[in-house]
Amino acid sequence: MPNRQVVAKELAEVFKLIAHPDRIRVIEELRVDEKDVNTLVETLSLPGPRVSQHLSLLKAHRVVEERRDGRRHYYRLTQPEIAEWIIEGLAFIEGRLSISATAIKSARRLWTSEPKKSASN
Amino acid sequence: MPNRQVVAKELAEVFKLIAHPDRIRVIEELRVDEKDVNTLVETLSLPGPRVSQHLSLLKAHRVVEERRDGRRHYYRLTQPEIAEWIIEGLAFIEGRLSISATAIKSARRLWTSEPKKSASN
DNA sequence: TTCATATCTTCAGAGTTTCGCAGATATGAA
DNA sequence: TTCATATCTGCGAAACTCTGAAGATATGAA
Repeated sequence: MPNRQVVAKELAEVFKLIAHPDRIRVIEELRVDEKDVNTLVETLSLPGPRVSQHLSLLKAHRVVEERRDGRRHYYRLTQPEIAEWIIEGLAFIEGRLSISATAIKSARRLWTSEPKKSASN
Repeated sequence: MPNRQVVAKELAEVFKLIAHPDRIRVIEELRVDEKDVNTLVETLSLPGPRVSQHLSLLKAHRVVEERRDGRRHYYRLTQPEIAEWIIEGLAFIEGRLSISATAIKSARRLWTSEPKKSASN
């Protein structure tokens, strides 16, 4: 298979991997530093198994790495720049009917700000 | 639904939209200038209906715009920067087992070079 | 006008993949 | 062992993809 097709296929895998609201929120949560699963579960208000599944998928694709400390599993981004890259994608949803400009602005602000103590995801 | 969830959901839509090898190749083909459907079909070696379906999906999400001239339908990127943004995603597939560094380099070169006469997609 | 051709789109179906949930399982601390 | 944390498995529902056939529309010839 030609190079370009291979690369397009792999790129598509990356997009597919990220193409889930929960996983996007997980990645943005990990933008600044590592977090354990339970923290993510509470911050994102999602069922434990679901967060765990998302994390293991992200781990399988080397988007996140795991570190264990006692009973806690901490996850961090392998390449933190991916969080910024995702945010850049916001440029392509502005001007949609279903979403307000202020919603985007507030999300962008939150996801690009310095670490804050639980600024409600 | 909280803003951030809405934004994450919309962002996920964008990723899902791009998460297909054919559509990535279509977008990269349109990076420099508009093309008609038949040109895309031939350059990408894909069945007509498939290209057409991809294009109508991209159009529905305002990623591309259509212009008709006689029996030909020309498509162009609504926001050409999206092509560059996708290429930036290449940074996150380097170092994969299933793909060689040279394949990525050659794809990156092709997709970021000046217009070339049919440099085989 | 009528017909044929070229270009592109839409439809209908079958096949595949992904998702979300629930219950069971594994691991570590005390 | 017991509790809390985290992961795994299996299933039904929904979404996505692909293909071939049929439908639209524009052009040009007869």
